[in-house]
Amino acid sequence: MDVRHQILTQATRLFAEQGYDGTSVQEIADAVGIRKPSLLYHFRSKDELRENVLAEMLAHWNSVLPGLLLKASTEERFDATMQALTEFFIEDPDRARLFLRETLDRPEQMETMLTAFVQPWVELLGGQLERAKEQGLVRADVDPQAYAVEVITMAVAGTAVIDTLQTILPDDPARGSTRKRHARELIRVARSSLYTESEGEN
Amino acid sequence: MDVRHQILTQATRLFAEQGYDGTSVQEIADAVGIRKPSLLYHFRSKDELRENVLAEMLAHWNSVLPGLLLKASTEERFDATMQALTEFFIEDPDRARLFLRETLDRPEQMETMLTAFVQPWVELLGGQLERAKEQGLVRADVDPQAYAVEVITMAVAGTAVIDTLQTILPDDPARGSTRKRHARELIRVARSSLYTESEGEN
DNA sequence: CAATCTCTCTACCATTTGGTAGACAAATGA
DNA sequence: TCATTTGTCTACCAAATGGTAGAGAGATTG
Repeated sequence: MDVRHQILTQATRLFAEQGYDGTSVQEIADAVGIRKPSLLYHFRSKDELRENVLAEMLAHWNSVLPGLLLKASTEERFDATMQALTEFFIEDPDRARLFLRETLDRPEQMETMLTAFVQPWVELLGGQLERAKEQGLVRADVDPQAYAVEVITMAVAGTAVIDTLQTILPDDPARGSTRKRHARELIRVARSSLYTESEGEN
Repeated sequence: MDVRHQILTQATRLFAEQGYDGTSVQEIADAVGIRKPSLLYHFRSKDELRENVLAEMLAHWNSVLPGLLLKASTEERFDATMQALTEFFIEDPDRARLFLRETLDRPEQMETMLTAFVQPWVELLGGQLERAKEQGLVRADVDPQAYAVEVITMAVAGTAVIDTLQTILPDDPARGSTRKRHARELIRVARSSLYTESEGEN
């Protein structure tokens, strides 16, 4: 049972780093310290391994999400979700890279996954923002669903590539580490482009 | 000479769609309608082909960029650059996908490329924003370089995956096509999170 | 015309790929 | 105790991979 988990861990890491096609079963087996047929005893094919890696990540995220939607106010809910979203990926950038790679490699499969897991939530959030707009809390020119998509993209992709992009962020000790700066600016951009001026400040 | 260009075109398409490792030389040759050794006559290895594909894209971008920096005002320059950036990728999403994949697959190589091509410009733009901040045109809490990175990420990654993510954007004829909505919201988010309220509206 | 150059081809090659067969040892359970 | 299950291994396999050798057709040039 422990071996199975080790395989998943190493596969996640290698798929995220080198992609599915760029990683051989042999390589994963080596990383775990077993022979290839031993690995294929636990997962009948490379493809089945991939599916399990993905399922594991999704399960993790699914255990966090429901709680977020129970928050009281729009703003509280938004902040909590943004926080959780960025933390989930920043905590382990491999997740972001894997997610991004799967979206590029298997768009159709990702579409069904997104429809099942993300779309209902975007629609819910979209409706709430629509109502907040009427109350003047949220800017009038926001396209709620499109906004949600932009923010998710920024969070996922930003985290996936931030370590590479840090080259173009000249060191500025006063502002903290590159990752911190990324996380802070991401949230600032998301907030300040959403709320009307009177609400966005604090 | 025409064949060479056809190879580059098909390779760009296939690398963007399936990734470098997910695309065989055979497949590219088939797409062009020649045999594998004929392809390898024009490009001595798969790797050399990859480099040329990348160089071609970079050349295209480099021919556009210099003009943008000659714009008069900060705001004009910013708008023109954002426009060009989004257009460049939206015009052909394969460029965005290719760029993203290379960043994931070969981060070190991408770092040197970014240092050479993108970093000077980010630094320049950063300085300008810093000055605009002092004049009160730009929000006080902006981290200029980090902001630039976020916006670039959003533009590139957003365009790369928008066709997949459209599933979670329920059709809304009043707002136009998915790509249009993405482009519009991207620019809105970028602008409204940058300028102080008095400047950002028009 | 003869020689060279450009380009495409067929035929091949070593290596790596995902995957299988089946032997064997240790644990498990009746 | 004996049979079965669980898990790991060695030895293999067919197919696909990136790449090479070298023949030959067509155009170019001395």
